[in-house]
Amino acid sequence: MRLREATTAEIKATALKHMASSGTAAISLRAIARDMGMTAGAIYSYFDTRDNLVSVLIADVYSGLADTLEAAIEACPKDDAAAQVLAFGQAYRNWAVNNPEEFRLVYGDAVPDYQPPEGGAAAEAEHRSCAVLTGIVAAGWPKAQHLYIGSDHSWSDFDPAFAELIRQSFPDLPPAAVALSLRLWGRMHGLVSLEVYGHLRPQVQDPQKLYRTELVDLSKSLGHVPVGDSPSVVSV
Amino acid sequence: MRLREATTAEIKATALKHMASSGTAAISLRAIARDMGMTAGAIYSYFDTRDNLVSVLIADVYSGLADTLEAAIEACPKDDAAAQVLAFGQAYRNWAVNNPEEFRLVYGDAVPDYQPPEGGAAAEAEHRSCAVLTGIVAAGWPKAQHLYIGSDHSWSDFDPAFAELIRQSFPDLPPAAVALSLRLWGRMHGLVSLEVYGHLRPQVQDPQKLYRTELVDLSKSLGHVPVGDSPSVVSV
DNA sequence: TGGCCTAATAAACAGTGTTCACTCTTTATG
DNA sequence: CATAAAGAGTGAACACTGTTTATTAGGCCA
Repeated sequence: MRLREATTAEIKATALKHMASSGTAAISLRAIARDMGMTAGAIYSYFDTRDNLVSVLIADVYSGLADTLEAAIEACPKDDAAAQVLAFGQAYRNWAVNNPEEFRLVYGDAVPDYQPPEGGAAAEAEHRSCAVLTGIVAAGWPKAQHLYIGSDHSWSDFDPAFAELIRQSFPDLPPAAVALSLRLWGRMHGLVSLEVYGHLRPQVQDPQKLYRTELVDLSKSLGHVPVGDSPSVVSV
Repeated sequence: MRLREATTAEIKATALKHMASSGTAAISLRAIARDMGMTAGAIYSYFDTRDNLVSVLIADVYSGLADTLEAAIEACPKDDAAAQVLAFGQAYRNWAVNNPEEFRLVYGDAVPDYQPPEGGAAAEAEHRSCAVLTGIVAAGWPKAQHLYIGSDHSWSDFDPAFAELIRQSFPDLPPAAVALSLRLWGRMHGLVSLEVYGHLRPQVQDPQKLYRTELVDLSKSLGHVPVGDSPSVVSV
């Protein structure tokens, strides 16, 4: 039935609308139903439970983030890992700052009592995002690997399924590179999540500038040597 | 009244107990009161509102974290910035991993509809934690400053009150060093918050190892040159 | 004893997720 | 054409939440 899909989509859209305007905690079945001219109980023919709806929302939003990230590096030269990591980093922060509630939904636990299921659809989007970053590291690895000759990381450090997935896409990539890509993710996520959750504003006037400094320093992890001494060469 | 203080403390303790066992969303006035053999309404003679109670809890917990961090670097040689930053980083992660609900309370927005007040008691603990990290950077700055000669950071990048506070404690420290300390905080926070929120486990078998690698790399930002090539020299 | 303050209560209000018996409409089949 | 089946939605109920308010019990002091 087309109508069923349409209603499902409308429920999700309404939920996201409420979330964007009133915060993640405002995802209330009753409020959604009221907004749509229905009853709360009616939603249960589309989603088993509220957590189920939230799970689907998280998967959708996360998938949208993955799209954004993929699109961001798509516009970069394929062999310029430094440009790619800068683009990725900027896209990550821009998305988070412009969609703070979505960010909280995906990376926080804003929804009361919600417990994420094992390996849901969200896991797929997470793997996609990770893969994008790993692709960047893979592109820059020839120039970067000399920085990690002493690394003691091995494939057993990672989840077997994840490691297998990575090795399929990038057969020649060593575990040290995978560790690097996860660390890069962590570095970006740190400043961004501090900012989104309001822990940077009290101290920093311009979080973007601080973040840009971090990104430039971060690009050095890929063997990139910035032209000139000033980070102002970075296009934002 | 002594009795009043005791009851206030018991309310806070009960709230923290519930939070630790059933998550941050379980901070329910009714549940707390039930546990204490009172009525929910009675709590309102001790705390104006639930958000008020949460604010006090956050301040307490954050203050405890600051104590932990201060104690961690207290045990380090005063002039060894690298050892200090490693100790700080390990203490930060250990605290977060061992007290995930406290971490979520302070750095997330786990409590539904809670809005943090401007410059509450939590801000003081945040400044304390920042100051600890800035102290580490200050200790290592003589050996590290050559890495940041091209920095274009200025005092105007920071909040005036925060900048003034820093300059009182560390008169000779340039703004680039303050930016560095905030970035170090961000780097630690990134991997830790990803881990606490469950975004690392699906990919990484041993988050601690990844984090240690990051810490070692991070100590290089302070001009530290690790002995040997292996990060195994780091005492955990 | 009378007055006062404080702590605590019970009941109410509006909101939440969830379930369930029931209705109405549409669709397909004998 | 008539009848059965399935789909979609309702409205009332249950147990829970934070919060407010009127009211009561107990201690303290003059």
